[in-house]
Amino acid sequence: MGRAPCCDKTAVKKGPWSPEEDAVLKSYIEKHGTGNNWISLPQRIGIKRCGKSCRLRWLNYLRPNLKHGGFTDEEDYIICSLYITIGSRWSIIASQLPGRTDNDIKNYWNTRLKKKLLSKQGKAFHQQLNVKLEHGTTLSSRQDQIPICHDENTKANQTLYDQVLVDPSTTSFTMEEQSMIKNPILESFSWEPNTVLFDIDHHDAAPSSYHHDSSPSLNSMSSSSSSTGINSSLQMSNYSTNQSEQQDMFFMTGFENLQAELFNEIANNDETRAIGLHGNEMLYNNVLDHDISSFIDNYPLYDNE
DNA sequence: AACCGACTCAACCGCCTGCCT
DNA sequence: TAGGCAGGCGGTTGAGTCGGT
Repeated sequence: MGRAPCCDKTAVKKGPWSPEEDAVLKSYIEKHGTGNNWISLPQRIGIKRCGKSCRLRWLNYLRPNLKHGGFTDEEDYIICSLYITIGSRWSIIASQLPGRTDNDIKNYWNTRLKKKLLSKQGKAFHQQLNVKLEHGTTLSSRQDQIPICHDENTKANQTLYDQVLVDPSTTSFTMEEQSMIKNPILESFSWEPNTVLFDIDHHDAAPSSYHHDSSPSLNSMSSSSSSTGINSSLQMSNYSTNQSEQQDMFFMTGFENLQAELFNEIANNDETRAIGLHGNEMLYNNVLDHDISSFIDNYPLYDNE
């Protein structure tokens, strides 16, 4: 049995808002505020809408100083960079883009930005698959190999950034495949190796991507913020002051997020299936998961203490 | 001009979290 | 401390629009 609905679904209007409804809601909130109770607000103002629907309409469309469409290159960069760092935390990403809503950013990412990036990566990946076919190998032929470089001497001299490109003899991805995933990230987002991204206030010592139950939040960009709410060379704070570790986290989380998306796309692509993956997307995704989880297990960057 | 598939984005759904009693 | 409730959030849907044939 599910939870009780927040309102009587049969008694409320659904679908697009009329200009009259917009006017009533906007006028009331501008004069009286929400009264800290969205659920009762529709009754107070006399419209047949669910309170949640009112809240969404206000936040995503009616409230002042909202921008719609026309994302700038700088906003693209911020969205992509934040997505790589923290994933689909749209409300946090939106908090760094004044005038943008989480819904807008989510739509923009899902319909445009992601495609732009994935098409870039996909092209490179297809090229590589063709090369592999010419040489008589396929990706799936290496499915049982254990990833991760185990050479302790090598490991000691590498940052995680380098380790993301691990020894092909011990990983299920070739160096070229790994580069093709990582490099477009750098090209697409104008990443400069010495640039440190984002002011993230972590409640614990570890990046959230390694411990999914933690809940980092972005600072409000107070002292170091530019007018857009984000600085081009922001400092990562609290859990680490070591720049190579910061880069490590950036690449590991970005690598994880985008690898997962890329390979899902590729695994579901008929053309790719036809030339090498034999429709075995589950197998391929399992290899990917194994790569990443083994990698994280073998190279913990931060102590939980 | 009509059809159709792709794309966009506003809106909804349902789960999770935190506050209040 | 537990339960109920509202707010907040991310994922998903579907109507409207656009562009190609």
